[in-house]
Amino acid sequence: MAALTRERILACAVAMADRDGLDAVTLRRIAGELGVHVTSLYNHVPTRDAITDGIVDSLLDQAHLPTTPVEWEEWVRTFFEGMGAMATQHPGAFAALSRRPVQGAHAAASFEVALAAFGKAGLSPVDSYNAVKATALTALMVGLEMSAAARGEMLETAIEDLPEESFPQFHALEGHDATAAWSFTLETLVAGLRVQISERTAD
Amino acid sequence: MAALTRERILACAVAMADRDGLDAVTLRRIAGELGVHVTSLYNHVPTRDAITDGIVDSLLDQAHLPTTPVEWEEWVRTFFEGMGAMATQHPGAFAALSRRPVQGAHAAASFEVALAAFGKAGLSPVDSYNAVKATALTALMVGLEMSAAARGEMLETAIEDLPEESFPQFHALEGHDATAAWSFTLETLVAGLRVQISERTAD
DNA sequence: TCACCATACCTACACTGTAGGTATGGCTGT
DNA sequence: ACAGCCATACCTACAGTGTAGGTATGGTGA
Repeated sequence: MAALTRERILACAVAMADRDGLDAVTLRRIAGELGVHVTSLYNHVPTRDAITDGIVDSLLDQAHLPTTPVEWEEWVRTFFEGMGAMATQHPGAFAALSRRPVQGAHAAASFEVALAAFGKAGLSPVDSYNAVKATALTALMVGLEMSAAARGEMLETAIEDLPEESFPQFHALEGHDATAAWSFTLETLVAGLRVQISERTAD
Repeated sequence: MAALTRERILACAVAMADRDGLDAVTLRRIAGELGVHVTSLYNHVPTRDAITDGIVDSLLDQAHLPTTPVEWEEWVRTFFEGMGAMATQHPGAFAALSRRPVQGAHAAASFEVALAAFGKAGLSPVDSYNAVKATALTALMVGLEMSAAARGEMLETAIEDLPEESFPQFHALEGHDATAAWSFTLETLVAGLRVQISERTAD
């Protein structure tokens, strides 16, 4: 049996989150799955929250976020692509991104090139930061929604439960294609950012 | 002393979440604050998660989301305004919106008029749905970020911790105005939706 | 060979949500 | 006015949570 290590703990936690949901990830269950006592985990991980942080870092690592200089639009699309891939590959673990602050080298490195890209397009540093933040938050949220849908949970109202006479618009779209929201949101964001760039560089 | 009731429990939970954070909201602490035994809460609330759901519903109620027919752009702005007000008034409780599915009459009623508004602007039912979802998710995420900032937590990387030589772009904006991100994101969304509407109705 | 030190373990504690069973107080029907 | 009931508040108890403190042990460097 391989030695107990931080990587093995994190990998187990990610797998468990994807299988049973993030709330089901518990120190005792991890320990049990690794054939080890609970407190042994503390030799490699300082606290429970650190495991969630580790999951976040692990996902951001796998996401292959763009870190080389690119055009802003390409950055936005690549960023979305990476986050979307994580949301579908790790539907359970993805929720960790919304519970713990997104920090660490991976995110910062990608944001750094994004700031440069938006700056080169003509945005001020503050506006560049706003654009990056808008992109990151949007990708995160849509990813959360996708991963929740992949787990069968609904982040929103179940259409069937609404009385049809009061909610005709809702019932007009029963059985819609949920994945389309992803690209719609991406295109809306890109279009919006394009407008912002052209407006704020006109001065 | 007033009678124990669902409303009193929820009000206490909201206040406690704003004061001490959502994770600090516990059945025993609520009971203690109301001068009541833990299990007495179960006479009014079926489960712990139901309290979080109640917080969600309570916030959406107070948000005064638009429910009367309006132009799509006005709906988007009013929706943002309402969510933003909640995020600042209830920085702790706001996080509940991301942990439990957003459902209930308040959200559904507002989404219904929004679907109609986007439909009247020329979008297909599915695209209207996508537009509504994009707006709701964006407002939710930015609100989460605002409420987290209001509690002093950072959802993102602390700039100071980054080595300046590797991250010049980050350090260029130290001490930026964080609240500007809110309106930047809103304007980006509105501009993007405007483009989508004009493109998808041109056919 | 000896010492050390990292690692895995054990016990224990203060919490969490929740189930099952019990008293009581006030309202309703007669 | 009295009987009955039912909602409500309570008590005890349980399985499960993260985590602190102390202990054995095995492999490594001197």
